[in-house]
Order: sequence, then C-alpha cells, then structure tokens
Amino acid sequence: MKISAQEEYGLRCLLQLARAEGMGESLTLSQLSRLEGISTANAGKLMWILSKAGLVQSTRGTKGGYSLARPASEIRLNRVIRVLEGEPAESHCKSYAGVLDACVHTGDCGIRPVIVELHQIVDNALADITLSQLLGTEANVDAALHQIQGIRPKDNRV
Amino acid sequence: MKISAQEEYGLRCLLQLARAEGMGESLTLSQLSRLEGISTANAGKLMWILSKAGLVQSTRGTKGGYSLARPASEIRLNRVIRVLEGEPAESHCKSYAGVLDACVHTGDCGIRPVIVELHQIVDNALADITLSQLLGTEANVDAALHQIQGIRPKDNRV
DNA sequence: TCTAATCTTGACTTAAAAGTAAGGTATCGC
DNA sequence: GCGATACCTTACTTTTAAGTCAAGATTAGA
Ligand code: FES
Ligand code: FES
Repeated sequence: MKISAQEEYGLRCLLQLARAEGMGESLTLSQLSRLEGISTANAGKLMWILSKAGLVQSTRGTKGGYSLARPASEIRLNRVIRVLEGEPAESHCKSYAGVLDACVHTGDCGIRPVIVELHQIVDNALADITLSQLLGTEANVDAALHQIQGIRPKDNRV
Repeated sequence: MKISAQEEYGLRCLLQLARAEGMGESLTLSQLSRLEGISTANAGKLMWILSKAGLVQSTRGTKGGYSLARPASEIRLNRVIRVLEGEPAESHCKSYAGVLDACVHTGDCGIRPVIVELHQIVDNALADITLSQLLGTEANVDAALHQIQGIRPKDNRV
C-alpha cells in the first residue's frame, strides 16, 4: 500500500502547473523537468498520461506548453491518482488468482471486502483534497489535511 | 496507491492460519500453497517474512508447520501490511529525488504532508481491523468494515 | 539410528514497472 | 515558405519486484 513513482512525480508536475496557472503561464516539458529533477522524456510521458485523461491541456509549437485543463480548485486528488496508477485494476479476484484460473475464494470471502473498502477509504480521503489546497506553505497544508481527516463525510453509511 | 502481490498473498495465508487456529491446528507450506493457489516456494518466502517479523510461529521437522504467534484478535492489519510491504520506505524525500541528490522541494513543501497524511489515514484504517474480524461471512465482514470507517477514532487531533 | 517430513536460506530467473530514445507532427515568427 | 520550438507516439532499455530453485538444517517417529 504505497504510492508509486508515477503517481508521485505526476502529482508534483501537476502542482507546478497549478503554481504557474496563478501567474497565467504555461510550462514546457523542459521547464517541468528542470523544476522536478526528472528527464524531459519522463516528464513527457507523465504529461501525456495526464493530458489523455483530460487533466491538462497542451499547446503545440513554439510558445507551447502545458497548463491545467480546469482550475486547480476543481481538480481532486483521487482523480489524479487514479489516472496515474495505470490500469483500472480489474476486479481484484482476477488479478490475484495465483496460478489458478480464478480466485480460490469463491463466493463467500473475507478478503475481498477488505481490499475494496481499503481503496474506498483512500479514495474518500483523496477526494477531499484539491490541488489548490496544496499550494500554501507546508504548515498550512498540513493543518488543512488534519482537518479533512477529522471531518470525514461518511458517504456510504445508511 | 494499490496493494502489492506480496501484501495480498501474505494476508490471505495469514487468514488461513487464523482459520486453522480456531481448530487448534497448524498448516504446512504445502497446505498453504494448495489453499491459496500459489507455489510452495512462494508460500515459504511469505511465511519467512512473517515469521521474521514475529507474526507467525514455525515448527520444524515432521509434523511441523506454521501457526499464528498471537491470537487472531490481537493481530492488526496495519502491522501485517507494514511487514509485507518490505523496506520501511526511507523518508520519502530521499526515495523520490529524481535524478538529483536530494528532493528538489527543499524546506517548504506541499507534497510531503500529503504523502505522510495519506499513509497515516491508511494506517489508521488498517489499525482498526484485526484478523479475527475477517473470518466471518463476506456480508458480515463488509458490515463490520463499514462501521469502522464511520467510527474513525481521530487519533491525532488536538 | 535412520528416514521422511518440514522449515531455512541465499542465489537465480522471470515478469512488471519505470525510464529512455528517436522519429513524427503541429505551430509560431520571420 | 522555412526553420526553430515544442508536443506526440511508439518502441526499446533499464531497474525493481515477484517468484522459483536447490542445497542445508531440524525434528518426530519407526
Ligand atoms: S479475494 Fe477473490 S474471492 Fe476472495
Ligand atoms: S517531496 Fe521532498 S521536499 Fe517535497
């Protein structure tokens, strides 16, 4: 249960775009790569993924670059992470079937709900955070997040 | 942000041990491998990790096998997952430094708190679940988990 | 004691993720 | 139009995680 490199760097680049957005500017791949200390090729790949998902907008040609497709306050982290983590993780019971054709826990299973709920918990937490909330100072961001964790909305209770 | 194969299979094996525990029995590697549809070699590796961390007890020789080191009701999932996910994930800013020596976000950083809090949220959720809670029917387990997600204890508020 | 069952351990192989390279296409300014 | 800038896309290489193998060590029971 850890964050992958792609998720991490993708999110960072997105944050850089959010910062630039405030000043009405867009960023090129080489700018992004310099800002985050990754190769331009890698930045390109990340941006391609994000743009395919409609999170960022790209402009070609000289004076081109990337910018957020929507205001930073409307981009929630759960969306970002889901896009960056690749495949939609097919139904769990098919991905982790061991050497067998199907999951050995047929029908009644205590594992499945744990995994599903766990992802739900993470998703809920991430859904409460927008890009714009991450632009302040570290202390402010930290404070804001603590609050969110406390005010949890409890969606799917009856 | 997804669960790894090792975490998944390790947890499943542990659950099988918890079931066997109820009947005062221990399980051998070949039994575990058959129950979970993985190779005995793989089961052996997982058990070694879990035993090294003190979560399971092993008995060698004929009539040997594995059993839980403590009652299922005292084993919390956060511990299990942390053990199975390998390295303690050194300070984040060192793991994801791109091509540079250190993290480019020096000092004031909006990313770090997100990652740290996120792991905290997951850990809190997992800490509320014990192995014994996962032994019931799928419907029961699901119901129990929903409750936990709602009653969240809010540890680190002031 | 001897043997069969069983765990232990490190090295090896394979599969997946991450990152890189290169050629292609669109846009701008002259 | 032409060249420079910058994104687009696919294929490849490297790195890391996952899984396997094989030789060694320990115990119960005949
Ligand atoms: S994890 Fe697939 S049925 Fe249990
Ligand atoms: S992630 Fe390391 S300083 Fe921001």
